[in-house]
Amino acid sequence: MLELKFVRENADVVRKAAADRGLEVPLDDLLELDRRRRALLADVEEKRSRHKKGNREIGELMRGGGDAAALREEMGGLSEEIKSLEAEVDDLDARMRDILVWIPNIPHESVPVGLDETFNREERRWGEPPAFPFQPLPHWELGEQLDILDFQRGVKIAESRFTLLKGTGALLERALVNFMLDLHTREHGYTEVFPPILANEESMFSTGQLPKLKDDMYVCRDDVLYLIPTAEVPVTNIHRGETLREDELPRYYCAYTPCFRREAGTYGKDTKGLIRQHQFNKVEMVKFVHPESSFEELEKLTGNAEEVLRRLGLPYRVVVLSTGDLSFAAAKCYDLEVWLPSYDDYKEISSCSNFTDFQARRADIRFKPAGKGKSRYVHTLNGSGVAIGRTVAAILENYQQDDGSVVVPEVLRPYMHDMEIISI
RNA sequence: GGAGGGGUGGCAGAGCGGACUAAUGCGGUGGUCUUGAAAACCAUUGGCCGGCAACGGCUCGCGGGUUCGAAUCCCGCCCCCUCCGCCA
Repeated sequence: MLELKFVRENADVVRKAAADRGLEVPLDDLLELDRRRRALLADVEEKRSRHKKGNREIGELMRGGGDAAALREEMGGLSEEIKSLEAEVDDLDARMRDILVWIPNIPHESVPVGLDETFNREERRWGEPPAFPFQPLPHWELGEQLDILDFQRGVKIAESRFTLLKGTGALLERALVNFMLDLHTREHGYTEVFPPILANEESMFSTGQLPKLKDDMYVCRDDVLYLIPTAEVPVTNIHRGETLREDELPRYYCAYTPCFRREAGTYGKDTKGLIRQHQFNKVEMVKFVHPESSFEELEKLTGNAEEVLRRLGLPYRVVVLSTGDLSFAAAKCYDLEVWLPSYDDYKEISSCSNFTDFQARRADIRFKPAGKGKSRYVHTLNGSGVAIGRTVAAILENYQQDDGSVVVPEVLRPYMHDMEIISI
């Protein structure tokens, strides 16, 4: 959420930012409501001031044994007026908020302007896509041959886009989780947390999933709780409503959690394999940082995610998202795309974003500058470090051999009982 | 899930219809004193909204209500503690 004062004073900036994203926001309506609200507020506050003074006088009169009947009558009338004015202000507040919560964050100046992903800009590549001297198989075929991925039974247990991992498949999944968490906690300075997997509406609103992405989330029937679509939600909400000390910044957290997405509107996309699932595992990194350093922190965060892929020996590229592809709450976002032979292309495996103060304002997360000064909003960032399911797919495909077996990347072997090869 | 107790400023804690314009203590900040520090003493002390400002308003878990007036009374909700039940 943007600050109302900022929107009021920079209407053209806000309008352009929304237009660059292909969104239209009823800014003129908002500004008109704002004008009416402020006029009304001046009136109601003046009346409240008189009301308070009058009531104080009644108290004094009564203590002195005087007659307060007339004043009491007058204050009664004033009270009614105030109530009706307050109702109007509340109504304006609600209508303004309904507009304000749909206004997206302002993209950073370094973000390429364009309405869709064709304007995304490739920043760098790492590694060489493997050249197979045989016909490589997609991971869903490899996984079934090796009896480590069972797509049919996943569907039987839940529905389509749920998968059962078996034996070495389940071990590989778990090994990746542990490898990534160890890397981020031991070498990148993150504190590991294991948060709730259900979150309430307030938490979902704070990070920007609500109201926009309501249809993409699983909801509990009898409780107002949502299954988290990403650990970003519970981990960012760790500090909701808190004011941190300046010397507590930056704070780095990482978490492994399952994630749940209904993926409304993606029918027919990535229908095979592990790429698009309703439930998937992810190691997520979340940062709370000083506003002055958030874009540097984004570079570091992205580097932390890249390190995962480098150690696993998976070829990837880094893409900066254009304004049109950027998510609602983000000011800048890098996607890491891993090489997938079955797609003959790079496929998103991590998304690293700086939300500047957009989430912090919604979540009311501030810091108190050392010494003097008013508290300010922190900047929040997060990035996948990285998506586990897609990593499994990438490893199976990039490390496959002509006999259908798969070489285990060296860094994972300590996590997999020193296994070097996955074979039948 | 049931019964009881409780949620007050950074913390502790009083208040239980009208000087609460929230006592007091601790902590924080500034100062006096001191070679320096401690102690003592004096002053100050959050957040949000409107306003160029002066200033005004809101804020005692949250939301309603009663009243001229609510931290205080009533209703609903949330959270915490104790005991019981259930349970990995």
